[in-house]
Amino acid sequence: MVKYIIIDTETTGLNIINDKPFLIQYGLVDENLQLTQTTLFDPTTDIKERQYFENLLQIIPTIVGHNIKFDIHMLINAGFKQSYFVDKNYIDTAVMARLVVNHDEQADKTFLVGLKKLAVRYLGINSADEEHKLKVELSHLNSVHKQKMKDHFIAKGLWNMSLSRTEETKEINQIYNSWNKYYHLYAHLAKERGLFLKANPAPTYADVSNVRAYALTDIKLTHGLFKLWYQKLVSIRQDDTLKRVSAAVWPLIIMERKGMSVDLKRVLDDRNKLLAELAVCKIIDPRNGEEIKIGQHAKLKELYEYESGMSLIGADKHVRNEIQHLSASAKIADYISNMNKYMTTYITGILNKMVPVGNEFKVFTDYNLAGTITGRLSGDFQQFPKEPLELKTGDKINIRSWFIVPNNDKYMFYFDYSQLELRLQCEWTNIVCGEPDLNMARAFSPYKCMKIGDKFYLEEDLNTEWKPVDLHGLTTKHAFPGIDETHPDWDHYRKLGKMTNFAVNYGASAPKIQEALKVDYDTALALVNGYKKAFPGVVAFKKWVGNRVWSADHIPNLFFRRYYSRNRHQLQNWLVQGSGADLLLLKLREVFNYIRNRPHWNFLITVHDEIGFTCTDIPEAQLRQEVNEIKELMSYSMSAVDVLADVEYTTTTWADKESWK
DNA sequence: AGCGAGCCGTAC
DNA sequence: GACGTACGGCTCGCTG
Repeated sequence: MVKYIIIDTETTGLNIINDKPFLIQYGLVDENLQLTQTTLFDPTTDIKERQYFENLLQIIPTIVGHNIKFDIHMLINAGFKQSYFVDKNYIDTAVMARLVVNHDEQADKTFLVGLKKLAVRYLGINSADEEHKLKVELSHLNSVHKQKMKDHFIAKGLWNMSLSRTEETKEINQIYNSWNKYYHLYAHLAKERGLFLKANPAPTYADVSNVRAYALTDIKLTHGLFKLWYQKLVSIRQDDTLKRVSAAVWPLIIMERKGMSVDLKRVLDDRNKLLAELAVCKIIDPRNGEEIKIGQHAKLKELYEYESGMSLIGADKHVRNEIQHLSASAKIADYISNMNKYMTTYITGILNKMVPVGNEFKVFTDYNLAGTITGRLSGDFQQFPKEPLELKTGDKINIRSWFIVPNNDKYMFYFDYSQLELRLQCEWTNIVCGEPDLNMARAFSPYKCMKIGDKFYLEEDLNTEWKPVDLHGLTTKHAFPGIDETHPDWDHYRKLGKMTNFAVNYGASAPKIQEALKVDYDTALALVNGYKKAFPGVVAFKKWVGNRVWSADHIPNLFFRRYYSRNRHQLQNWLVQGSGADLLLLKLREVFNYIRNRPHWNFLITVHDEIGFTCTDIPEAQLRQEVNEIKELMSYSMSAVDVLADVEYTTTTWADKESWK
């Protein structure tokens, strides 16, 4: 009897919306986890096979795959109905790896969750040769295509025939491989390049002759991992976590397919501003007049050392900041570095990803369900700068302003958990000590307070009214006795306390505090001790983790995802961060179940502690009610403090979001 | 030319 | 062991 279907696809590329599968492979697996059948077919031509597969999709409840979300996108792009996938069970073998493999082994940099890598490591199967052959052939097809493009320009009389061989190679590479970065240099080729690509699409794996010969290998590898790990996963009781991840698969797929709408004009305007400024800002070595590029760190370090007369540890922004007054190059490099980052990572990056959809331009990401040890989602939308970049011309480049409300929507909403990890840390102190850390708890709620009228008073001192504890101020006061809010430099001291709180929560000790805060060792030590006095519960938690790693082979997080590790230092963070990750996964499904019958709401984005939505223009009373209901759904009660979402919204751009009242 | 390590800068 | 988790771009050196 067929219990599972393993699915894999070969596609024209990696874009989850634009690309399509030219081969679909599947394997059928029975209740004993035996692979009973493997099949591959072309969904556009093998109609009988396609119908058979479509029938299987409807009757088999569990889909297995390696990075299964991607293959579901491809099935949708091939025309299979979305309704087949909404309530399926998903077993992703990459996620299984994260749940089953010892976590100290995973922390090793050589551990990767790619199918081929896992197959080598855990199945002893090396299919590198097969993959290599495919890559070589595609690479060859691309070279031919590139040459053909150059020939096209030559035929049209647009190519500069006096270039040296080196210059020629550089130019055609820029035009062919990095067009979005360099197109401003080749305006005369833009039209013909577009026409050429339309008539001669770039080759894809669909054009590689021997794909079919190797296509079933991945099904066998995926089955191998599934069979190897499934019983173990159940026996170590990670199956509930697998189900939690599985339930988030469909919500993430529809979020990914919504994409983010881009204001292309604004992106291009900002690109022009940056180009103009970059053209007049150069780092020139005064000794020889040669230009050094911002990425040439070794050369820059040497130049900074020459100019400052100091021995430096690197060439990053901290180093530059130290020597700005001594090195003119460091000062200009600071400015260029910012602009370069925006230009390469964000502008070129977004142009590379952008696809026209109707009369909009959109970018799509895919969230990686197996990208982290802790269980966090990862993805490339997690790092858009919050603060605008100010140019010397007075212009401001604000990346979040490029992302606008989609055409048919009216709002973008952002439900953001407030101080998520601190609240989870507080819950851990309660689990470990039997009661929460008093100061932490009272930062978020009137814990152990008595309500008199509509005010709260501390149980141990009914004359003192409760107000939320200032966590950063508390560390500061313990570190610097005698200094409080009345001190003229309070803001400065509190900043040190705040930085210490974050660093110590991540596991920092005095030497790193000293380095990061640029204070002397005694001050760093005082700050760390200030933290310890302020939050004795957290100190107890760290100690508990240290004991537990030797008294048991694993520690479960607040949602019972287990970490098999003896690394106290990393675990203290994994237990907090991973609990946040699991809460988010859980809530993604709960909120999906709420909006699935309210199609005016759509998922837009998620970044570790927030979920973004779009909403169409619905009556205000209904909107207010539903926002409250989503907020309520997202909240999570714990013993002493709750996790709550703040709500922000915009009707224009991401950069302009404001509090929802 | 392709690839990987190392550096840098951004997010939570 | 000693500041956690990520991603993307660039340069440089190695390889064939």
